[in-house]
Amino acid sequence: MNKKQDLPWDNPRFRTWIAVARAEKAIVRALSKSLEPLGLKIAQLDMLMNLYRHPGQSQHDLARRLLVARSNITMLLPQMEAQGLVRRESDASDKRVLRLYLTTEGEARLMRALAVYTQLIDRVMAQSTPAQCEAMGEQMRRISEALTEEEPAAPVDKNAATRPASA
Amino acid sequence: MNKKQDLPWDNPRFRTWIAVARAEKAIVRALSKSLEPLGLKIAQLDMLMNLYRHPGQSQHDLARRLLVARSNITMLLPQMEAQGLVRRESDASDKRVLRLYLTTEGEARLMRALAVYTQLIDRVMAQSTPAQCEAMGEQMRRISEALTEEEPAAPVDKNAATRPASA
DNA sequence: AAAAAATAGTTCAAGCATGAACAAAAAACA
DNA sequence: TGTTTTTTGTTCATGCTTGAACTATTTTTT
Repeated sequence: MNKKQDLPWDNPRFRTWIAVARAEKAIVRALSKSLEPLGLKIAQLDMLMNLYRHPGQSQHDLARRLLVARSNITMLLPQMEAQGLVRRESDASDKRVLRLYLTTEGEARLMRALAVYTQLIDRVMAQSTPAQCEAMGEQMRRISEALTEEEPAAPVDKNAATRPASA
Repeated sequence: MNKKQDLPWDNPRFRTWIAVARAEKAIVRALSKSLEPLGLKIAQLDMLMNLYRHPGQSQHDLARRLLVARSNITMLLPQMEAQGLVRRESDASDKRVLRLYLTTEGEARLMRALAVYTQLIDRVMAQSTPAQCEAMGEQMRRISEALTEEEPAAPVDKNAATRPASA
């Protein structure tokens, strides 16, 4: 059914994807290590970044933006609160939601982490010219769009509202 | 210390990285879903692919190639054996190592999975021209190289041989 | 207004990945 | 040869992430 020639290892597009996956993994690995001295995990940094840009977010919103399960937020937040990075305030007009805010300490920690983060990414992306880099970003954004546009259509659309959108 | 202008969201290279990370996550998500009907997880497919290309590998080699911990292989293998996809043979000349082989069923399953995999990647990469795609692959490979070249140098080099190389 | 459906957050059990500590075997070394 | 060091694979405890089931609240429907 499948000839040798059909094997993905000879497929340029496939090889590109493998390269993307490997590079992503390497960057995540490096970032993890760089963040360690700051006492932050990547997931935590993602939360801080999101809260910085969207203060007062509900946990549900945050989960959707981070593409993680709602329960994940619930499990992670206590650590962040214990570290004094994040503050939870219950919404007066809707007693179900908890609104999330960075503390001063949280913002300070975020800034330190971002310095590390940016430095790593700058170094990594310096492997390409600015134009190449920009082109790559464009392609990646098109890929994300292509994948998220079709997803809401396919399923039987039962509990479609519950499933977190992939974007 | 950090002016607004220094924030990474305005940094083109940083934005490119964010796009890469998001696209990678979206692809992994889509691939997971596509593989579900075949009864395979991505980690398992990775193993099958590696065993196809390097039959008779030791668990240690496989772990290094997949960039995962040795214990991970130990934990995952029993499932694969139970599914009849992989066979373990103890090496006669070195009683420590177990050599891994795909079974006929494992190879058949792999081929079916690869068809799904390739189809997804082809569709996703069709967002770029072949030339763009090739360029992206090149950049990603450079990034991986840049990150793995420096790693073995930095650490105090204690247990340096134990730590799995990032490539 | 009462009933039904949807939504926000939590809890819990499960799967997966990891590093540390370990046993057996092999290799290096004296 | 006998001792020490490496290497292979395993076990175990830990942490992250998830989906399902649950509670409380809000919105929609009738």
